[in-house]
Amino acid sequence: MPANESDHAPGRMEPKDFGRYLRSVREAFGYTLRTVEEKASGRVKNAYLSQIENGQITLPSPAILWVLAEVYGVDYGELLLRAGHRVPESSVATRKRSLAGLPLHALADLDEEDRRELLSFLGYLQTRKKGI
Amino acid sequence: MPANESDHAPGRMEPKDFGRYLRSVREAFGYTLRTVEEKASGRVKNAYLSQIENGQITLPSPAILWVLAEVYGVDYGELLLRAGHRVPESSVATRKRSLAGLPLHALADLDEEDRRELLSFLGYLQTRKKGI
DNA sequence: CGACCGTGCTAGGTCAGCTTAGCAGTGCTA
DNA sequence: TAGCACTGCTAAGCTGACCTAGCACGGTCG
Repeated sequence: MPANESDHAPGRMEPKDFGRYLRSVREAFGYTLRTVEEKASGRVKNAYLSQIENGQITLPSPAILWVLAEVYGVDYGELLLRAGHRVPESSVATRKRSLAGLPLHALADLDEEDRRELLSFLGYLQTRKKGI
Repeated sequence: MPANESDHAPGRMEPKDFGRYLRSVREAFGYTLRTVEEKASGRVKNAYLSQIENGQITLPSPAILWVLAEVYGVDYGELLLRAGHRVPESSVATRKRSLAGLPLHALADLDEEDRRELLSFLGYLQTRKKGI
């Protein structure tokens, strides 16, 4: 059951900020819009991702965020939160101890340059997140 | 990040079953459709709740489920799961230890008759849930 | 230059969640 | 019986997520 105010999307971003965030992630990986579409096996269209990144979509569905979390290797609950969805309380508590949902496992699959970019983006993340 | 198959909405019901489930909860509390609408301060319309309960809505949004969780005093993540939404992994793990998301705290606010109805519904829940 | 690509992006349409308005049935009271 | 109140429900429309198709721009290579 909804318990207290801390359940209320504490890490929520405005659609524009969430779009910028997503764009940063994508560029950190050096992916193009169509690359993402391809890696997602078409479950996310490049045109739609463009709209999200430009803040034209106020609240993308959990289904879409799930796919993006998979492609980028970031925490799904983290994405839900940042996009503005309500997230189960227990999940929030757990995520607080999880390095802000950074794409840890994905680090292993990157070459050196990508890794550097990713780490610099890590800094961006850390300054951005406030209440998470 | 999406980890494994166990993340994939393990407790998902078909829309019809989810509707039956929601109707059972509502009737256990002795609420009418309009009662729920009122208790939700209009955030859920009685007509729409009717559609959900009759399985005409394939996937109600997290926002709506949040309100229903609040009104019925059931676990929000549990509702997400049963409705068919993806739920963050950590949340799933936690909920497994939570008595299937029963409205525990709400029990205190009920009179004796309501409590009996609720408990009989508890039995219904236990037989229904399979993999949660 | 000119023909290709690959990039991000937008216009337009489809679809489903959600709302508004209102109907049919039931029961109660005068 | 008439009339009112309350129940669940449905028809029709709105809105926004999401898709398809295709445009505009910036390389690159002949």
